[in-house]
Amino acid sequence: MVRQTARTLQADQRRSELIDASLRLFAERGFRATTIADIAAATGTAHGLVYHYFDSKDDLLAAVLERYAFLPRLRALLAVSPDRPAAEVLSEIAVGLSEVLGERPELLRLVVAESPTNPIVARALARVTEEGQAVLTEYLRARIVAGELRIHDPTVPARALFWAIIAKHLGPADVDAFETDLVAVLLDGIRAD
Amino acid sequence: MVRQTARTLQADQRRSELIDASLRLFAERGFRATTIADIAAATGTAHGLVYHYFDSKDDLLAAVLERYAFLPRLRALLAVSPDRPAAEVLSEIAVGLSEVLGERPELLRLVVAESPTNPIVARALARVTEEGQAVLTEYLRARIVAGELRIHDPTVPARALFWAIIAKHLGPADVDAFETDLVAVLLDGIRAD
DNA sequence: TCCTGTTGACTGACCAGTCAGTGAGTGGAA
DNA sequence: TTCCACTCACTGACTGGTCAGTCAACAGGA
Repeated sequence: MVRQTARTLQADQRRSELIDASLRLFAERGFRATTIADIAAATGTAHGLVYHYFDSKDDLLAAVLERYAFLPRLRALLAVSPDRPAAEVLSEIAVGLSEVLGERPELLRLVVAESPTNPIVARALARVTEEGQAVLTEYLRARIVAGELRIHDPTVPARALFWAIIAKHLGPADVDAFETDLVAVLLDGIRAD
Repeated sequence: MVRQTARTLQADQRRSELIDASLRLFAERGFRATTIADIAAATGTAHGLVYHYFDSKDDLLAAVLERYAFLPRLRALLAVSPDRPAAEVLSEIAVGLSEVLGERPELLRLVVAESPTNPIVARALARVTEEGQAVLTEYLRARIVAGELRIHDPTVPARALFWAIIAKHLGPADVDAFETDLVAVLLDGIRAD
């Protein structure tokens, strides 16, 4: 641990300010439409300073993604025992995923918008969706073996769960109790009797 | 109808070529990262010509959206009688929606990528998802009244159906029979017995 | 001859990234 | 504690390059 002085403290804070402002502006206007001058103005600094902290605009984007990565929180969320009942676990995962995404909807919007054209962002998004759906699929498979769930292709409800919740947070915030209703529909369907 | 001559025919075709090349490049590289010179090069013309057919780059984007609008096809797809059984209708809608989106995945990717930062695109996307989900929700409500479906919030399966299928076409093409499996899950759930 | 599709040089604005310079904070020497 | 050499966060003018949009001129069909 390097010794902290007033100067290093302020430097750390400045770095954070730049990352925060970048996330906000990138999500609002898009990566390419945001200029380094915009970011500097938003933090009340000269635009040359950005290059004191980051090598390039791309490097700044990478720092934003690293700082607010969804993946670690997603992993914690999905570390569930395959012995616990699906009714309980699916609700937990749906509500938890929704909370994680809801905390930083700007980041989700940025990632979805940039991923078709930016390989770095695309890989970050792919890691989240692929790992998330894979772990959830494995869990569902275990519950089929345990006899709680009928025999079916578990990738289907896994994809539906993930994307329905992602879609919820892409739009304007609304819809209460969506996650538990969604889990109920996936478990028991909508057909009468 | 204006009389067609060799010249007007060629002009119509040129306009189409420009729109097609724009869709491809916008989806590949993003709207802002695509230059008018790129589009001209892709059609083998001088970049000044683009401004003979379109007022601006934004106007060109609007023309792309108008040409390949999903909405009319979506409306045809959702014009179903509320008396027909859900098992049949949901499959039809799921498969049909997937076909419509699958015919032009570039457009879907373009629209999703640009909608957070471009109001014109955002409105186009919102019209599709909102109208689609609203009509589907209405239909499901009718089937609840008819006693085929149990009492539930029909916006939930409507959202899940729409976004699971949209998500399928955002990624690389794979997954067979996903639509019918998805409808089966939504109708009967995944719980055993 | 008129009209119109087409060309490509040109303009002005914008922008990522550079760099020489400034001044406040730091820490070691006396 | 005082002094001062040094570090480094910070500034803003500048550069090289890019790009949307303009326009005068051309060519060939109607």
